[in-house]
Amino acid sequence: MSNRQTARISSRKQPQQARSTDLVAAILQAAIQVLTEHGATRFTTARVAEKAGVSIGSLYQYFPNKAAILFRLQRDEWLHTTQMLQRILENIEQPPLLRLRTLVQAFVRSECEEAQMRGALNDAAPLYRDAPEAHEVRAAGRQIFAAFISQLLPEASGPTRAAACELILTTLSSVGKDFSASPRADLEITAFADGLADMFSAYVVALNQPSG
Amino acid sequence: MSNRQTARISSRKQPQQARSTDLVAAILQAAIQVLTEHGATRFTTARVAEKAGVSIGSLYQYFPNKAAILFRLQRDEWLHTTQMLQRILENIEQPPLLRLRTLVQAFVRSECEEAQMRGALNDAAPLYRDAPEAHEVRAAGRQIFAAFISQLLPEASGPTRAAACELILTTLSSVGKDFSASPRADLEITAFADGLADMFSAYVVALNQPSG
Amino acid sequence: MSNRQTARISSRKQPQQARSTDLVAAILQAAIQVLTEHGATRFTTARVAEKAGVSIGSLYQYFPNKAAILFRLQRDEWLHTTQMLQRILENIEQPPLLRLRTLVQAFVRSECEEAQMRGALNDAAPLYRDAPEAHEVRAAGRQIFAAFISQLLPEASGPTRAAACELILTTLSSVGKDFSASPRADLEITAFADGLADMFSAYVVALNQPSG
Amino acid sequence: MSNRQTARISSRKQPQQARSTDLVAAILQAAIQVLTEHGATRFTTARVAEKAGVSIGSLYQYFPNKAAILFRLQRDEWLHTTQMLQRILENIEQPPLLRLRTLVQAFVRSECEEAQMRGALNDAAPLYRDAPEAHEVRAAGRQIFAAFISQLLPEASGPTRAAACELILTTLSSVGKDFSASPRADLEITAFADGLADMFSAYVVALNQPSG
DNA sequence: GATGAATGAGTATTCATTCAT
DNA sequence: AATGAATGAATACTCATTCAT
Repeated sequence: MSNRQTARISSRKQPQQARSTDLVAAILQAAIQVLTEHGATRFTTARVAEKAGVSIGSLYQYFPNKAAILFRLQRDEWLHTTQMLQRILENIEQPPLLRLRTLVQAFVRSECEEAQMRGALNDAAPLYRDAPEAHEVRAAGRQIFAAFISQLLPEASGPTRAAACELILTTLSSVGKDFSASPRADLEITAFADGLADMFSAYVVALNQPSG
Repeated sequence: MSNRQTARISSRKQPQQARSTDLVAAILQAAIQVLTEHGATRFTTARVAEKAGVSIGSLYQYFPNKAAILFRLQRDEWLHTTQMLQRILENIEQPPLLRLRTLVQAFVRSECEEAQMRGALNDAAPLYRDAPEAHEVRAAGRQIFAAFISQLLPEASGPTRAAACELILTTLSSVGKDFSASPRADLEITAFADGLADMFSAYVVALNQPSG
Repeated sequence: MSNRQTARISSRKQPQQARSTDLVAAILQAAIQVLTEHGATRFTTARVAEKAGVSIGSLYQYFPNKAAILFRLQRDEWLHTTQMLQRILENIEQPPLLRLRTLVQAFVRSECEEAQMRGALNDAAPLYRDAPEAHEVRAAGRQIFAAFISQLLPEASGPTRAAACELILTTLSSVGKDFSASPRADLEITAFADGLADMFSAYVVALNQPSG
Repeated sequence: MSNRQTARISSRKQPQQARSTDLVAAILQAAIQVLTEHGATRFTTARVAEKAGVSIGSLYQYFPNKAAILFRLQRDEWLHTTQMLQRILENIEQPPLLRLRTLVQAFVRSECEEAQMRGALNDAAPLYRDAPEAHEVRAAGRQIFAAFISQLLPEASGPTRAAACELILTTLSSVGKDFSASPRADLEITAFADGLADMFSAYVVALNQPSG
């Protein structure tokens, strides 16, 4: 087992000046394009730098290595998704089960956007996946959903809640990723997400009715 | 969108003699080791040939390219899994819902075996996944499960059944893949699979009770 | 100057049995096809053997190496061409200048037949060209033409005749080879060969009129 | 007919700085040496890079592939030859027929220089000859000679001129290439070139005397 | 004689990263 | 800070030829 090298992946420097921020943004934007147009295997630092109109040297000034760019892309996706989930889950005007349904729809739909790029990003996962920073971001999302689970399963025990949280969250992200790997029509997305929500709902309802 | 090239992947020659079969087996066994020990990115034909104690020329006598080796590995996994599912689903002495539970347990457990290798094989998916042969193998597994769904949802309409089939199958394979990506303790596997089975069961039961 | 290896190229054995002759013929026929369809760089012994329906081992029983096959092909072309030239040049009913014209037409036309294969054979020339056997075959053709030159230039001195012989022969073969490298329409061939014959004729006539 | 692939061959970057120009020159010089010493089949990018004292990565920074190096070499030869022809043909103080003779002498002599390298370059022709850039360079040379033909054949019709132009040019280049394939003594070169010039002269003179 | 499995040196090309300017 | 030239290890795949059966 000599595989899986883990390298520094956090940004080499905090871009404090406007110029720096622009540069980083340009690089990330270029990275998205390269990923979309060329796929994961053709994703090279040279191509990203060129598309960004930046020298390779500059690229390496802001990202310690290729993996860092990919990781940053993925992290931004996670952040974006987490914020979306938070907005939906905090909307206490809707009953919990409806919020769950809304969330599933929004999530699946969001995964299917930029499917080309997301697919390539997934293909490149081996390069950035094992970064320690990855866990922190995931944990944040988990926190939010755990809080929501308490509202979904008001009567359940701690372990039950934890298990349900893990199950639903894992299912949502795994299935979302795989489903969006193929191009999907709009109606198809809605139908699939609805089915998924049905499944989650049935599960939650069942958990709330201690076997009888 | 100039990415994603698809190449021929079928075996270069049918191993008809015992020696050939042995060689193919040795290569595949070596491939598993290389995948396990070095990961997908360090999976090279040279390493496989060396580990198999075979010249690289011989390797290419039996596999047209690197992707073919990986595809063959994946195909064998699929075949193995499909056979397992078939055995479980055909056991009509158990009621359908119980069979579903047994299946989920067996599947998740099986996915967690050789997790290291399976993970690496997944990482290498971009290399073989677009091969036309891949679809055929998947379709066979789908057939079997579709037949079983009829027993699970005796009263449901065709479209409902199809949707449920797709949903459960996608969920099972996606979640199984992701769950097995991390090393898991035995109890943890059982618990997770049970939760997954609970979820499927609740969904199926709900579908069988046309909500009033 | 460590380039240009010269290897044994003559047939390993004289095929005395009918079976052997058939095999050699089959291999040569297959070689022509491979050359035509795949070009010089894709001309491999394996492909030739397969197309000939013969094992590689058998192929090597009759040809010591790849170059020998190519050389044999070239030699057969030369023999064929030489015979054709001989037939034309020996036809003493035609006046010499007319025979020269007939010859040029026939030669250019013949070069343009199977242009695809001849082009590939030329591309492969580095492989067989330096074989000592090559010179013998060329010498035979030269003999025949030298005899004809005496009829063309009855009054010229020996050195003059030799020079004219070399010049016309070199020109004919070089130009024929190059001209046939591109695909040519029938009329184009006739026109070009006629021009070439005009040039030779003018030259011969001039040589026969000691500058005045 | 699945042979003959054509690839991009133009320089990967314009050498604008002195250092770059030096590098390109070093690579080309090394390429000439490799071609001369090892021949076309042993002409490898690695050998060129090593002989040039340059990393193979650098080589590929200036030439997109092996064919580009060869093409560049050939192009430089063509350019050099074309300039030489132009200087000779533009010298209107000499009568046209004399200029033709001078040109033939200069051309044949020039072809015999660096014969070893030129031969190897010809052997490698399949690698670069189908590049679209090749046609442009040849066309330029043709233009120059076509203009000269008008002076050689002042009374001839357009088609006659065109045919003569093609015939002489084809003959000159084909014969020059083949003649220089063998090592030649100085006197031998002069004699052969003189014979060739005689032939062209006789042909031109004949064309200018509309036969009665 | 015939077979065809086995060999392994050889080749073109890519790409992450560094560092002198 | 910025540049981009330079590096060279790494990799997939081919093919002439041999030789054990």
